[in-house]
Amino acid sequence: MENPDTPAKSGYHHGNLKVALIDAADAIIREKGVEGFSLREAARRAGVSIGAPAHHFGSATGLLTEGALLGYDSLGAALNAVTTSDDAGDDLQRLALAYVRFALAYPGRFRLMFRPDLVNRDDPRYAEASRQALSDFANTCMRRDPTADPMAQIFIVWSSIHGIASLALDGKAKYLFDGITPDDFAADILPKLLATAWPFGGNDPA
Amino acid sequence: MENPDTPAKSGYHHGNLKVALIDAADAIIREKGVEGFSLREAARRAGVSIGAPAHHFGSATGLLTEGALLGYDSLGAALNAVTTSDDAGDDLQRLALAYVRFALAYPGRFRLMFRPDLVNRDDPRYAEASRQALSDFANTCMRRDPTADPMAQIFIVWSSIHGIASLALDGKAKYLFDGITPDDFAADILPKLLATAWPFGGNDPA
DNA sequence: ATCATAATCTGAACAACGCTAAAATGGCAC
DNA sequence: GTGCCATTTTAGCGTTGTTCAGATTATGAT
Repeated sequence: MENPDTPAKSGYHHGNLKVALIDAADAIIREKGVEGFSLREAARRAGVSIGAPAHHFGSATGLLTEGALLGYDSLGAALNAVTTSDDAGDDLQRLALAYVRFALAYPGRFRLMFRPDLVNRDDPRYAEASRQALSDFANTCMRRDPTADPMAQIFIVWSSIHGIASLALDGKAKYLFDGITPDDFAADILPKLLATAWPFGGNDPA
Repeated sequence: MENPDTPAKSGYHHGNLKVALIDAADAIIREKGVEGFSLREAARRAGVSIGAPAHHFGSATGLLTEGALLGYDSLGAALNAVTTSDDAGDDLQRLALAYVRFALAYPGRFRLMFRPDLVNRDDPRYAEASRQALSDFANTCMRRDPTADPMAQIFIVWSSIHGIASLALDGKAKYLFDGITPDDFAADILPKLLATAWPFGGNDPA
C-alpha cells in the first residue's frame, strides 16, 4: 500500500513529502479511524515538522481530500475486480457484495469518502473519482433494465447498497441479527441477504 | 423546541443545567452542524463555566448522546405522524418519504444519530430509542410481506431508505439529477422516485 | 434553627489541535 | 559561484476536551 518511489529523506528536504504524508494519513486512518487522524501526527510519522504539510496541502482538508480520492480509487478497483457474466442481476449482486465488503474492510477510508466536512468537494477530481468508481456499477444497472430512467435507477440501487454498507459499518446489523460480528456478516449473512431479500439481484426487474 | 420548565438560573446554581445544556447542544448542531459543536460553547450558551458540563455528562460524548436520543425521539415522532392505510406498500412509501425528509430537515441531528464516535452506544437507552423510532417502520414491513424473514426484510428496506437519506444529505443527488437543491429533491424528485423506481412501494412484493 | 453532608459550579491548569507568518535551509538554473 | 525559489522549520495564537482542587449552595437530619 505504500508508495515505492521514495528517494529517502536526506537532510532538510524530504524529497517526496507529499506522497509520504498521504501514506501517513492513510495509515493513521486505517489504524485509528477518521477521528483519530491529526495533521500533526501525519507530519510526525513522515518525520517532518508540524508546519510542513501546510505547504503541500494548505490545510488538513487538503490532505484528507487526497485520502478520499485514494479511497475512491481503491473502491473502483474493488468493483472492477468482480467477475462479470451475461446476467446483469447476478453481476449487480456481486458488485453490491464487493461494495459492502470494501466498506467493512476499509472502514476509515469509506467513512472519509462520505464526510463532506473533511474533504474538499469542490476539487474537480472528487466528482471525477466518484463517477469513475461507480461506473461499472452504473453500467450494470442500465444493462439490467435498459428501459428504466437511468439516473433514478442508479440512485435507488446505489442508495440501497450504500445504506447496507453504512448500517453494517455502524454495527446496526448487530441489533437485528443479534450478536453477529462484521466478519460473519460479510461472509455469511450478507450474501444470503443479497440473494434472497435484495430486490435488485434478479434478472427481470418487472 | 426548548424545555419550558426552566426555573431561571439564580446565582451560583443553575437549577436546570442539564436540560439547558442539551437544548444548547441541539441549537448549536442545528445552526452549525455536528462539526460546529463544542462543549465549551454549549456551556457558554447556558451561561455557565466550562467545567460545569462534566458534572452532568462526564464528557462531550455524554452530552452528544443525549442529543442523539433526542434525535431518535423526533424521528420516531415524524414517522408516527404519517397517515396509515390498509395498503402497506403505500404506507411504507410514506414512511420512507418522512424518513428522508426528516434527515433533510434536521441534518445535524440525523448525522449525529449515526456517528458512533460521538455517541455512547453502550447506553442502554440508545438501543431502545433506536428500536422505538423504527417500530412503525418494522411493523409496516412485516404487514407488507408477512412471509418474508422479518429481520432480513427490515434490514434491507431500512438500508434502502437510510441510503437514500444519506446520499441525499451528502448532496450526491446533485450529481445525478444535476443542480437540484435539497428542497426540490424532497418536494419533487423524491416522491416520484419512491413511487416509480423504489421497489418496496408496491403492495405485492412477489 | 443548626449543622454536616452532598450536590453543584467555578476557575485554572494541561496537553493537544489547526492554522499562520517569519525565518532558515538547500537544490537548481544560470 | 551566485541568486532565486521551493521547501521546511520554528514560534506563536487561539481553540478544544478533560481534570481537579476549591468555592458555593441545597438538602436533610437532628
